[in-house]
Amino acid sequence: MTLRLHDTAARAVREFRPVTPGRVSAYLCGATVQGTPHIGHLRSAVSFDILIRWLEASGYEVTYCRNVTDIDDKILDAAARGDEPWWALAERNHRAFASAYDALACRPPDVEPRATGHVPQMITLIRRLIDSGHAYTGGGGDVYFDIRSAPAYGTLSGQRPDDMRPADDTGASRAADKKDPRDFALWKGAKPGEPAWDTPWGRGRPGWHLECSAMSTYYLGPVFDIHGGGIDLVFPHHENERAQSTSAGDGFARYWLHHGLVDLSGQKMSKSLGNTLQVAKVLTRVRPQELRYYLGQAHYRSVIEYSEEALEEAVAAYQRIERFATRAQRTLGTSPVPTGISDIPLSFTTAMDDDLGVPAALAAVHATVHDGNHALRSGDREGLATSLAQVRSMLGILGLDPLVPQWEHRDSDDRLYKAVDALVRLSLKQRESARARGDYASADSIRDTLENVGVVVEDTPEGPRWELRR
RNA sequence: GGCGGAGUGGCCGAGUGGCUUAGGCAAGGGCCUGCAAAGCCCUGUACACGGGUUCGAUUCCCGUCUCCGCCUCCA
Repeated sequence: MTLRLHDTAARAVREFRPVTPGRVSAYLCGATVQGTPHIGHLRSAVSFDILIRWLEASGYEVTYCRNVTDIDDKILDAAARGDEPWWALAERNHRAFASAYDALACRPPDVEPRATGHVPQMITLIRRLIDSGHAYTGGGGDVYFDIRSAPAYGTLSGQRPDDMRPADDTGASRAADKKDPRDFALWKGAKPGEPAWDTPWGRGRPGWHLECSAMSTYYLGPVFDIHGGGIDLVFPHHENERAQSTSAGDGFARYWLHHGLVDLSGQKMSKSLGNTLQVAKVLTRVRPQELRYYLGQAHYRSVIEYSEEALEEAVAAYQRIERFATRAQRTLGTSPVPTGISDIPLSFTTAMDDDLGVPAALAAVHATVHDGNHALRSGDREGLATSLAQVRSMLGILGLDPLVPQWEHRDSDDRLYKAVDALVRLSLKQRESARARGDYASADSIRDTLENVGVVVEDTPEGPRWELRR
């Protein structure tokens, strides 16, 4: 059984065969750090994180590169509006992205290159394109890519250049020196007051598409395995990247993976539409692992129409799994070490190998939780240990193992928690006495009092337990 | 105008030419519990609409409607 992935260029699911057996090189278009992250950005990171984790679990050695676009028009605009240096704004937002990625346990990329740190590589690439007749200099220090020099232009996105809607010439002065209105800028000549780097063609700054070509091939080589991003990047961004790199003679990406977007009120979430839901805001209501479950549960290529109700359902579903894991661990007195891919249910691996079928994989998780609950009920410790190990292994691949330190209750070892724990235990002791003498009115009153302050009491064969209501 | 994707039971969300009524959430009944909670058992028979192909279509084909993405910065 082998991994199959949907390749946008082929418009089909293809068997995955890396360039180098046993190794995978993957590039994901990361954020343009013009603002703070919304949950759509995190879907991108989570989708790709699941891919990376699955590749690693399958035995591949993965080199994962995710870029940061830290210079572009929007960043300059935002910085100007806020009267802040562009680089300070970019840095601040980059940190917000990094902490959001970390919060959702996304495996850090092996390298996270920034556009501003790779100007020499970009200059080299532009040089190759000019020398080979694929690029030309315009006025004002701009360098353009000549799309008519690339016969395959449009084949990634399925666009025929001649069918494209005529460009509205909003940036008339710049477009004027293009050979073809569909040509795009590799390099943008600096306007007064803008940051600029020296090049043989004058001072200027990188074009967006060029960055990714230069950085991906610099770190992953002229041919690499997987290039990913949101479906909205297929055209023009990825089409342009591909045109640049292949025209320069690089083989470039062999599989193009694109994930679906997160919609809010019927439209894709985006800063320009003003309908974003900030990660920071969502994380005040649900825990990061719950948000991760929500964003990861649907197939990566489907659209997620955000709703409070759907988010709540994801929370409930995740907590069901989580309750099993914590209960099982408690009963066993130890937590079995996740066993890895070797004894994961076949239905899970089959699902994941089929273009990352997380929904079906989660069905396998739930089935195992179900088995585990039966084992718990019947006192089958061996079966319980097996189920728990399997659940943890599967969820580990999805980045959702509830027993991993990443998700541990932050206050579980602080003094306040210990004090509350002691007080609640005292109350529960009184409640047990009341129950023992048949005074259920008093017992229930104690439970109600605790519940009113958010402490949920649950009687188990091992005695009463409490936890904070979420 | 061109390209691509989607419309599944109360909700989310998979999938398939004829037994998967995937899975989860919610709901109802039951078991368990002093009562709860958790867990377990059971129940609900859906595939936008209209044609067609077929012994048989939610799954294939054609048409219609609706929605989303891209053709401009965007995960």
